[in-house]
Amino acid sequence: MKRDVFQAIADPTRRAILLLIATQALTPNTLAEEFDISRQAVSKHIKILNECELLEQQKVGREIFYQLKIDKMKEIDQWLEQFRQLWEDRFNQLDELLITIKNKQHGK
Amino acid sequence: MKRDVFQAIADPTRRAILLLIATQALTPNTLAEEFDISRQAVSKHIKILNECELLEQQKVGREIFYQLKIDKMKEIDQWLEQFRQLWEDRFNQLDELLITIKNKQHGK
DNA sequence: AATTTGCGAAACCGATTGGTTGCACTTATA
DNA sequence: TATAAGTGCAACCAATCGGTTTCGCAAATT
Repeated sequence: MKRDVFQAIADPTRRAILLLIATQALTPNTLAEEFDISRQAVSKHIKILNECELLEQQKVGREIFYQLKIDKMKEIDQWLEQFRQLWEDRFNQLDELLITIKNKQHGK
Repeated sequence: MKRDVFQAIADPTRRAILLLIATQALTPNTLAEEFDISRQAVSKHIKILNECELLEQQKVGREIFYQLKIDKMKEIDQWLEQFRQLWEDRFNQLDELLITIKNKQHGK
């Protein structure tokens, strides 16, 4: 099945998983303890994240440690880039407005 | 129905709509011309985007112009912020490595 | 006044989602 | 060697998704 990273982060459980494995590698069992769903349900989420190339895995004995592979997350950032100019522009406009109204310096 | 911005951007058609209305206000009919789906299908997407507070609307006669309200998009950016440090760290590590290996400047 | 246009809402539909349970396979442990 | 532990996969299920068609209503046009 063809999925993309936007679909991957659409589910709140998957977003939570991504946060948990961002800085440490965890096994499905360990992850499942963090949620109110079965170990198999977590495995299905892992499978989806894996298909989106968001995971690195390392097998140690019968355990499999999953960790976030950060690269694909940049795709979200790149997509946002198209809009970032908009809110920065708006911020700059506000900034100029403030400068115009009060013509003295302030902390920010 | 309770939806969030991550669900809003999960669908490719909705992402395309968001881009189209980022810099100009458009009507559902105009938007529908851009896609191979019915005007009503576009309206359903608009409804979802509206529930996520991603839209501003202005009624002109019998037409309704929709435009992107940028604020909620920042939520995605804020969520990404949690991970941004990770790939910046990795970039910095790579940067230092390059500096260590070759101690002269190069074009990139 | 009658008709056309633009829109949202509702009913319907097949496909997908996110969960479950059960099972099979591999690896450790008794 | 038998048993337990860790995992992935498949079958199943109710709910949701993304599309359609039909309809009703308000605003413009004839």
